[in-house]
Amino acid sequence: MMLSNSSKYAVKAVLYLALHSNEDHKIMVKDIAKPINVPQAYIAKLFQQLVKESIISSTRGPKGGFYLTTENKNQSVIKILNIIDGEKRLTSCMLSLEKCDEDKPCPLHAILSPSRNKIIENLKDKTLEELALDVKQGYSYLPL
Amino acid sequence: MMLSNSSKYAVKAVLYLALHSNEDHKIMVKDIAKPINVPQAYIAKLFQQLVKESIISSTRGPKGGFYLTTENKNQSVIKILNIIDGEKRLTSCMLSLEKCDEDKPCPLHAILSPSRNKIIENLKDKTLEELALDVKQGYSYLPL
DNA sequence: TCTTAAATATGATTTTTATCATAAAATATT
DNA sequence: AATATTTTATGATAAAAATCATATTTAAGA
Repeated sequence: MMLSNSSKYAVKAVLYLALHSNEDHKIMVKDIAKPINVPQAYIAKLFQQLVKESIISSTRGPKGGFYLTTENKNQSVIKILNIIDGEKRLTSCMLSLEKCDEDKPCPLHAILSPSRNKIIENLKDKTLEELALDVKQGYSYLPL
Repeated sequence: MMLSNSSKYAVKAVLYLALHSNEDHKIMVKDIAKPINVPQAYIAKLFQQLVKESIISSTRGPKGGFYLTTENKNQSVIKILNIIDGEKRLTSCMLSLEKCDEDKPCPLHAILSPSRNKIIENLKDKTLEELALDVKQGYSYLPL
């Protein structure tokens, strides 16, 4: 799909934090791995990048773990994708032509571009908070 | 993106055939490689799969090469993608959740699914002929 | 201040995807 | 029939992505 494995994992793991953590209740990476079905060491590595970019928060040592602040929760999902996959993954030409834009579109541009732009727009608009709320309210589902 | 490198190459190469070949004018793989900027041996391998699935046609020996029959040209682009990437690449859950459908959607389903379905629909509807015509008429562009 | 429990940093390994190479089979031309 | 030219089949190599492992740093609590 248009998301790498890594960014899928990252989204799942961050949403898990959005649902189950806060400043007073941090979660260790080993306790996330099983419920979302992603290798523990893999999550650990992804989380490091996300902490560095201030998408998620962490404290180390005993009683430490990962969590989301209110500020964290108000960020757009697309940030996760851009950090893990790079911005180009979502925006580059579908045939990988160097020059492909409205002026000089590739043969698939007209077919795919409007829908893809819509996807990007939707991803930009949606915050982690909102996605988590959907799950809480039973409009969508996380595990497995 | 949602297309692998391989299927991008395949689409480019097949469109090149659609534009420049017919039963009476076959094209050798070595003459396709340069103009579309794809390694020759790579095209050769992709074309083998496409011949086997009757997306494109070929004859070997002197004066041989690859070409598209009228029948070939009336096929949908999506066939290329499905053969090279497998059907799941376009249709599977964006978070790779096993169970993700309208009944039990993943958190990204509502945001992404409609646009993606539109993309799939558009790809199904579009024939190679039609795409080639766009290029011929200057509505879209192929090389590089 | 010592011990323990967590993240962090780094890098090694495995798997997948992309790329390259070559010998065999088929066909047109002489 | 022989030769040259092209696809076909197969597999080898290289690069990238995914996964695993481990030593270091930080913070809490005794």
